[in-house]
Amino acid sequence: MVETTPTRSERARQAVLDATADLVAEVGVERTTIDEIANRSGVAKTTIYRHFATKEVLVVEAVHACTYIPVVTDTGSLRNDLISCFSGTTKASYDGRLGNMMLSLMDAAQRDPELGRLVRAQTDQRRRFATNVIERAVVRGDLPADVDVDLLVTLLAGPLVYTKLVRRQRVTDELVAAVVDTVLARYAVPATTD
Amino acid sequence: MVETTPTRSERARQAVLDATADLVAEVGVERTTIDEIANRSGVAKTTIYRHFATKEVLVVEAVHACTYIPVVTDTGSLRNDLISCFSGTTKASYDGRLGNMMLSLMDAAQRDPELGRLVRAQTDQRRRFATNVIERAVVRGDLPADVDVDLLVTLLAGPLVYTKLVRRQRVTDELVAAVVDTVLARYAVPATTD
DNA sequence: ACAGAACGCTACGAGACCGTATCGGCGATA
DNA sequence: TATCGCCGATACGGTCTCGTAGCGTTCTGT
Repeated sequence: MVETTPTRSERARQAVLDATADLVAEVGVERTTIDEIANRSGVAKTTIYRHFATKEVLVVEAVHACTYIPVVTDTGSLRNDLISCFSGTTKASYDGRLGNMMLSLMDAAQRDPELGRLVRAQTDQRRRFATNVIERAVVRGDLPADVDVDLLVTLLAGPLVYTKLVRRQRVTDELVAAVVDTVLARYAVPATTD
Repeated sequence: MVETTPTRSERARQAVLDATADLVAEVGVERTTIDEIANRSGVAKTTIYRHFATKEVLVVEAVHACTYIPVVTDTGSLRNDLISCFSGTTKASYDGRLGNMMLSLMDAAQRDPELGRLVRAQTDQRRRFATNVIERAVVRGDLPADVDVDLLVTLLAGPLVYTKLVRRQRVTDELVAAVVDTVLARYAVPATTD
């Protein structure tokens, strides 16, 4: 990692991206305006347009910069790895700015193809972490080889996302554990409390 | 049920509510404008304001009119009743206009208290149907008396809502059955295929 | 048929945003 | 220190949306 002193241009650009992410998290994509971004960031509106062609491009870049990458554990225990994966993803990415902007993003993604791709990519990426954990368990023989991995991920992620986005309740560690244990019960994986 | 000929005023009001619901489903709450509602409904903008004080009130009423009430079955089989409950709710309410406007509604509900209450009420109502089915099963002894009903509903509804709203995939009967069977497996309820 | 209520149409002022133009100033670089 | 590139500030025209006013027309009930 090379530490380079940011140029004036880079500083302005970053300030704009930060302010945009904050604003999107607060008021949503639709109500986010260039003028307000200029106020918040201290960067002149003119300069914003020198960096970003349209509001859409700016929002996409700002959101992209918020992407969270969880720490992946491989303890050899399916249950532990799943709990770690989901509680990490849920806490870090749904509690901060990204969590507050998710609904607005998904809504806006219905009409903006670029945002649509971005949201889909983030969703797929989240699922992939869980998928990897599950596939390792299959290799170990902890799960039957013909398990429907896609369904399994949905059964795990669904209740957590639903709790956060629809019910607007905190996703506690207890909930994560309860979801994992209930779903794994189908495959006769004991809920070892180690 | 008394069949009354709708007055001119009632017809206009209904046309406005219909157009509003259509528009919200198409472009979302934020992009829905009174002018466009006037165009679609054929009702003059002035008249719209004679019926509804603000856009927010109008949207709330229009959405409220879309509420779907599922047919509740009581076959004595927990599995069948759950599948019926969820596939009915999912199909009818998430496939039509209401499905298309859910994301936008939930997003807008973050900032509009009135919409927030409305969305919460609809969510609670949906959950109540499932809760009733489960509680009947507890009374029958098909589920242990100390079952966490709230958690159970979340485990059932979560994956379906997540599939529809986040993954934007169809909620098939097979998925509903798979979710119900997997969750019930925890409580040793056989997945009888009758 | 008639009076009152409700509607449609047009127009309007106010405010919010957008995206651009202009110009003056600061800052990095030689 | 001179120069060139980038930034900040201001202002502008254009568009969209809101909510209201004025006025003629249509419907409804008696």
